[in-house]
Amino acid sequence: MPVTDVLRADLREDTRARIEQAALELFSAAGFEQVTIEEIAAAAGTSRRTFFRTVGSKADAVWGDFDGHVDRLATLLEHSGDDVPVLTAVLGAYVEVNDYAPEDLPVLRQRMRLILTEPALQAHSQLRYADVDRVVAGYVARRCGEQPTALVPRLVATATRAAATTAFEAWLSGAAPSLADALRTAFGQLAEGFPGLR
Amino acid sequence: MPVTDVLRADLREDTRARIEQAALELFSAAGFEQVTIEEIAAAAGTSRRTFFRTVGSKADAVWGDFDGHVDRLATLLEHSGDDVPVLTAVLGAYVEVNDYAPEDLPVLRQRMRLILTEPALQAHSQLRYADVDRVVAGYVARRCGEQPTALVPRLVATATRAAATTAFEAWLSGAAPSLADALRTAFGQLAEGFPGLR
DNA sequence: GTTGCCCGTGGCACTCGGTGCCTCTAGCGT
DNA sequence: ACGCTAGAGGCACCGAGTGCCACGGGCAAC
Repeated sequence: MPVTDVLRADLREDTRARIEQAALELFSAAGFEQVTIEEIAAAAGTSRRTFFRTVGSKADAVWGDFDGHVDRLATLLEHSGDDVPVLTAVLGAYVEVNDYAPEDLPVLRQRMRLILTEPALQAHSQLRYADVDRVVAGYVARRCGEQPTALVPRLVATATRAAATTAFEAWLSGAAPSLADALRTAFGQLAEGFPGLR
Repeated sequence: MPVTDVLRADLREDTRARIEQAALELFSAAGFEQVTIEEIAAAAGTSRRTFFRTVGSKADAVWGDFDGHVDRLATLLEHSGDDVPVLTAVLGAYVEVNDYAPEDLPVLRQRMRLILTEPALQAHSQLRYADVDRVVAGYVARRCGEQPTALVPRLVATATRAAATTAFEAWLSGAAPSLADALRTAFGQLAEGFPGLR
């Protein structure tokens, strides 16, 4: 790979970053539905056509590099020891993959606030979470010696992801001191089978 | 209310039924994205404009009267005794609200197959399920003496709904003999905190 | 019966998200 | 100077969804 390819890739990432930043600000200020692609492109100093080419869709402008996120989750699960309980491993992977640097937290808050409150983004999130679920279900299946499509692996995947989402909501609303803390609380409740409610 | 209102309401329900039936068949045959509103309207013997007026959106054509579904779930939870455990009550409500007559099962299968496999419908489902979650979270909060926005009520709502969705998948794939059976299995796993995985 | 009202319906025009196709241009190696 | 490549812009098009207006049939009051 010649040097030029790297430079050009950097250029594309630059425009991507500009677009995502502009989109995040405009969405937060005026609401997701109220902002048009044309306005985002103008704010990012580019064109409508380039917007779609670099970020794919309006919703994707909010998610950033979520595929990399999922890949990291998969790697973490792969490299977790078989001696640690399954639920603990999943919790650990969720905590570590969401261990953001303090300076990144404001942007994360902005992003998650949009995803959790804007209906269109809430709907789109299901598609992204499905990728996460597949990864987790695959891991649970491997640990249990079952098929990834069997009930328990799927259930663990969706239930833990539900716990993670709830933890995000709690963190966002200020009810939890930290994201890791909220995740541990939610997973704890889940793993105990909701004592007192049975 | 004069008799005419009832008759006219019936007329509107007739066109709604025609549209939903045509949409379900076309979607199942050719795929959700491949079918245009115009084609559905033509198959239902009506117009594009009437389609949007009666069913609201393309995705809503698949969901039928889901609001009534949610209302029934709320009523069932309201009338469940306080002596029965919370999770048991939620399971019971889910089982009862999904207790379809045998002749309705084929249509239900068709509907759920679309919702669980078509990406656009999968995304839209999140919005519908959010209504369910609000109802369940409200019930759990009342039983626990907590706020509906607190972590545990929200977590129970999303986790039980995840269990219900997984149960639907299992039923649809033929892995479970009946929907009620799949629901009981999934809720059982959830309430036990996934023994063997901790 | 005629008039006026209500309401389901259809048509039309418009916005906006998303895509395919073509072109331009800047940077590169030969 | 030449061609190649890839990011970028422009343009036309499709389809979902909406606002507005017009038509028509049933119904009630006069």
